[in-house]
Amino acid sequence: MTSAGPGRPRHQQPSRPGATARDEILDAAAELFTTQGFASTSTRSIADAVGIRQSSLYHHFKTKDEILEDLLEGTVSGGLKFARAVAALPGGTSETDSPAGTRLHAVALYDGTQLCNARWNLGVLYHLPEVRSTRFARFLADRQELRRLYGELGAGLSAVPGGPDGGDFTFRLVESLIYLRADGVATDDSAAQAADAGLILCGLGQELPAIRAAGRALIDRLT
Amino acid sequence: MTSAGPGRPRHQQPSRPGATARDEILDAAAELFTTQGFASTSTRSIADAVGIRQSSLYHHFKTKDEILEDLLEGTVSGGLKFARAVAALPGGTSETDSPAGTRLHAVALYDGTQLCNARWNLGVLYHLPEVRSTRFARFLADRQELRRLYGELGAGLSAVPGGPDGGDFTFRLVESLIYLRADGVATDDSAAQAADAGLILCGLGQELPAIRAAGRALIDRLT
DNA sequence: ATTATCTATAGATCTATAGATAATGC
DNA sequence: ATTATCTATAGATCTATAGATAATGC
Repeated sequence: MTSAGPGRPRHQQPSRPGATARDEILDAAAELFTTQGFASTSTRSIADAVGIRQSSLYHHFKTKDEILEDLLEGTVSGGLKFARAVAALPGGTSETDSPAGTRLHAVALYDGTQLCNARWNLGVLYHLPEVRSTRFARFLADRQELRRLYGELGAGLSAVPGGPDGGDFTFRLVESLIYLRADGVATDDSAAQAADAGLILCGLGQELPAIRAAGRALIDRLT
Repeated sequence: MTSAGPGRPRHQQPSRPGATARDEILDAAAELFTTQGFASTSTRSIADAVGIRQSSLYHHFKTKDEILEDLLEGTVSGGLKFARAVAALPGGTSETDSPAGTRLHAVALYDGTQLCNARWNLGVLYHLPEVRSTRFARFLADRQELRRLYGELGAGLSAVPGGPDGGDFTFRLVESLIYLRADGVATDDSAAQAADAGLILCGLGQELPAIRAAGRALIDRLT
């Protein structure tokens, strides 16, 4: 029998994914932050969505900022881990190596697919002015490292000599998936098309069919 | 002699650009919304920045939302007007006509330059969840029309058959300037490079030198 | 009479802390 | 003893309105 008085742990079925109360809070916060905005979402509304009291949130998180910090970190950690692994591979052109174009395509596809398929479109929170604070230094550093890895993989690749830097444009095209999704016009193809577009800007449009296959193989190998 | 009591119009030098009190309020709000966030900016802090009392704002704007509405509308109206003018031009290939590639380049360069050089980087507010409300219908409709015009100008242009849609990718690359600027890595070239990248994705990389010149001429002719 | 400002305030929040209560695990 | 919840609340906001005051323009 379940009692409902003070101090009793909740024994109800969680209405949210997540093994722990902490995960339920994160999921509820992600939904509210992305649909109503960070500053407009009160700690009370997060607690209501989880089915606990407002003050109980503070057992799991020190501040409201800390919830956002956790969520943002989660959006970048997977892609960064993959990009690091890819960047550490030998980059030559022999049979066992992966040339830069292939590696860039794999990173873009992996990263873009994550952004498109994540349960909540948390990327819309990346550019909140609040996030520039030192509190979010780790997220910001991770995102910057990811950007740098794109630049490294695309180094020297450009469709026109002295023209747009293919690596950074690929990063930007992948992140534009966030806004495509926010505008409700993302499709199943969007991530693949963004990765392709990045490679075209690297001057590798001719080799795309081969790069696509090799890039997918790389993802399969590393995940 | 200036008196400082109640009811007296301010006779001080305005510390902000703008001929009217309304313009000063808009400028202060733009600064605060972009540097501290919309929901985190109180009407009091806007008023303080202008040098009036909090309640005096409500003489000029019915609500705080109305301030944001005005600001957002201002970021898209110029580019939309230009894109409409360009889209209305004859689109053939004779000497007096402007082919689609040239027109798309001109729109992207004009629009991107505005985003890069505007006094405040208001584009970071485009994807606030708050902005999805019906209150902002006009801004949303204008931005959508602008996106559609990019698609129209890029119709049928793609670097690879069946590949990425060049028009919409150009729109996305131009809007990515907002986030480049927010990240502090925009340069004087950024808008021109975004326009170039859009044309490359349209499969017009070979013709870029000619298109750049024709696009700039088109801007000069229409502005 | 209209415009632009002010003072004062209603009424509704909001975040975070203090301290009580009870279940769990040693 | 530790963990997770609760009630209660301090203290600080926040937006928008009401109504007074004075300058300006007819």
